[in-house]
Formats: sequence, C-alpha cells, structure tokens
Amino acid sequence: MATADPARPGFALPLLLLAGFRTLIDDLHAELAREGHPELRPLHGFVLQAVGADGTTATELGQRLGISKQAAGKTVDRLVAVGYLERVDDPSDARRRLVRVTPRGADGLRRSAEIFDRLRAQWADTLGPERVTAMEDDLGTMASANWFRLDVPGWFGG
Amino acid sequence: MATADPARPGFALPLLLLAGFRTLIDDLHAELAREGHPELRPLHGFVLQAVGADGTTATELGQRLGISKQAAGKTVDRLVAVGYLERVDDPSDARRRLVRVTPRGADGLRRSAEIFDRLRAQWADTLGPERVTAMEDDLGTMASANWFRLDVPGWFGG
DNA sequence: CTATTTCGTCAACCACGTTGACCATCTTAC
DNA sequence: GTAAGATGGTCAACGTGGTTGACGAAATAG
Repeated sequence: MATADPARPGFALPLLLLAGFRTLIDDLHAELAREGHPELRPLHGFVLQAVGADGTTATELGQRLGISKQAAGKTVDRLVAVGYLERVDDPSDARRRLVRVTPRGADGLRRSAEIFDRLRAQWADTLGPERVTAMEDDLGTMASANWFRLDVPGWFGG
Repeated sequence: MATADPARPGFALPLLLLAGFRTLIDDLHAELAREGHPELRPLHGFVLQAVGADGTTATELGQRLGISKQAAGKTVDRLVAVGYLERVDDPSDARRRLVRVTPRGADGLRRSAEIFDRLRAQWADTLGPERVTAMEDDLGTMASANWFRLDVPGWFGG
C-alpha cells in the first residue's frame, strides 16, 4: 500500500501525506458537526488559531497565514458572519479593526484540540505511540519551512 | 518541533502532514518550472495520472477523482488549453469524448515521477531510508480510505 | 505642515468546487 | 421498430478561497 505503484515509488509519499491529512481533517469535521459546529470549515480552524487569544488585524493575520490582507479580510468576513470572530475598533488607531475570537469561536477551537487529541490517540493505538512520535519528528525535520503557510488558491500552490 | 504546542499535541500532526505534503509539492513545481513546465499546477499532476495512458471520459475522470463530471470537465478544459490533454471523439459512441494525455502531458508526468523520486531520495538521505519507508507504511495503514479523493472546493472538504 | 506609510476596503479577476437543467445519444423493453 | 430510460457532455448560476490594483482615511516622519 505504501508503494502503491512500484514503478513510481516517489509518487506515493505526497499522496500518502495528503491522504493522512485529509483523513484527520475529515474525521475532525465530522465530529465537530456532531458537537454543534457544522459551519466550521477546514480552513477556519487554522484561521482561528492564527487569530489567537489576543486578537489581530486583518493585515497581520494575512502575514501570519502567508496570504494577502484582502484574502485574510474576506475570510474574516465569513467567520464573522457565522459568529466565530468579531471585529472591534482599535481605540488607539482609528485605521485598525481588531479581529477577536468570540466565545463560540473559542468553543470550536477547544473542541478541535480535543478531537485532534483523540484522533492522535487512535493513530497511536493502531501504530504504536512511538511510531506516531517518530512520524511527527521526521516530518518536523523535513517540513519546518512550510509550517504554517496557507497561500493556496484552490488547493496548494500558486 | 513535532510537538510545537505542548498544550495541544494533537494539532501538530495534521499541520505536519500538510507541511510535509506542501514541501514536496512546492519543491516539485519549482523544479518542474525549471524543466519547462511552469504552467503545471499541483492539481494537474493528479489529474494527468488519473487520466492514465489509455485515456478516459470526463464522467469517468470525475468518478476516479471523487468530483462531479462538470468539475472534471472544467479541469480538462484548462489542461487542454495549456496542451497537456486532448479530446477526441469516440467512434463507437457519439456521446463520449475521449480525454487523452498529449506528449507534452506525458513529458510532465514523467518528469514529475523523476522529481518525486529524487525528493524521496532526499528525505531518505536526511531521515534514513527505513524511516521514510516506515512513514509510508504507517500512513498507508491510517489513510487508505482517502487515497485518491480530490473533492475539495477551496481546500479540502465539503 | 507636508510627505510617506499603513490599514482597510472595493472591484475585477482566476481556479476549483457545487447543483440543476438540458440535449443528444445509446440501450433496453415491449 | 419504437417508446422509454439511462448515460455523456455542456451551460448557467453560484460559493469559497486566492490574486492584483486602486484608493481613502489615519498615523507617522521630516
């Protein structure tokens, strides 16, 4: 299975990484929907995390995610519309509009973390805890440069 | 690095899988652009592979990729426009329009496979060949259900 | 006080997905 | 052999997530 196409061993690795990611994300959102967050989309968790407990501005959010301030602003719009973020004026700078996580957003974030912990535990049950840790360590070694970049129109790239 | 946020160990795994995937895909396309395929986008490799040497129809391509026939048709349109796919009438069924990989498409696919092999070899050099194989085996165990699905508006998911 | 930078937004556009509708063609059933 | 149904392809409208360019309002630097 790992080398699904023996003639092209290299093709398997990216496909497997994507499939592993999607497996976790799909499971997460199935469970989130069950727990009262059906509107939360895969991207949203990343954005909520990037906003953080202290809030940010759209421009800074864009920098954190590696996307334009306009794209960040539109994503914030959508999350405001479904009640996960709110915008407040910055009293110290009339140009800035602080973006903050609402209680509902914090709830979704907390549940996401719990669900991910449970999913990771499932992986550990199946593979053995040391295999999961080894995978994380190795991926950390290879992928540190792309840690949190989301500049991905459509899919990934470009 | 593997447990970037010790309070939320579960968050690291999906992020690492995505980062690993993106690292490979970004490196692939940087090299493909250097080798004369700057128009090839990340999605395209998956589609070209799914078309295969014998060709397909848009409807069947959609089924293979887990997307609608309309979406598959539009993607084929774009790949035809840049010369990687061609459409020919099926003499045995006037409804069907066979989609085939052009020589240019085959060249891109062949180079992609070669580049992926080199990237995998880089991972093996850094981590050790057995670690890469172990990662592939473990991911294969956990992710077999999401092997080739691309039904992903925007990013990944519904 | 003026010049520059910064923040947010608008507008147009592209890539990639969705559903619904529709026509043309092939297949099946009578 | 023809009527009815299934299948393949396309068009249209739309949603999400990305891009650039332009521009006004407000802060900062000189």
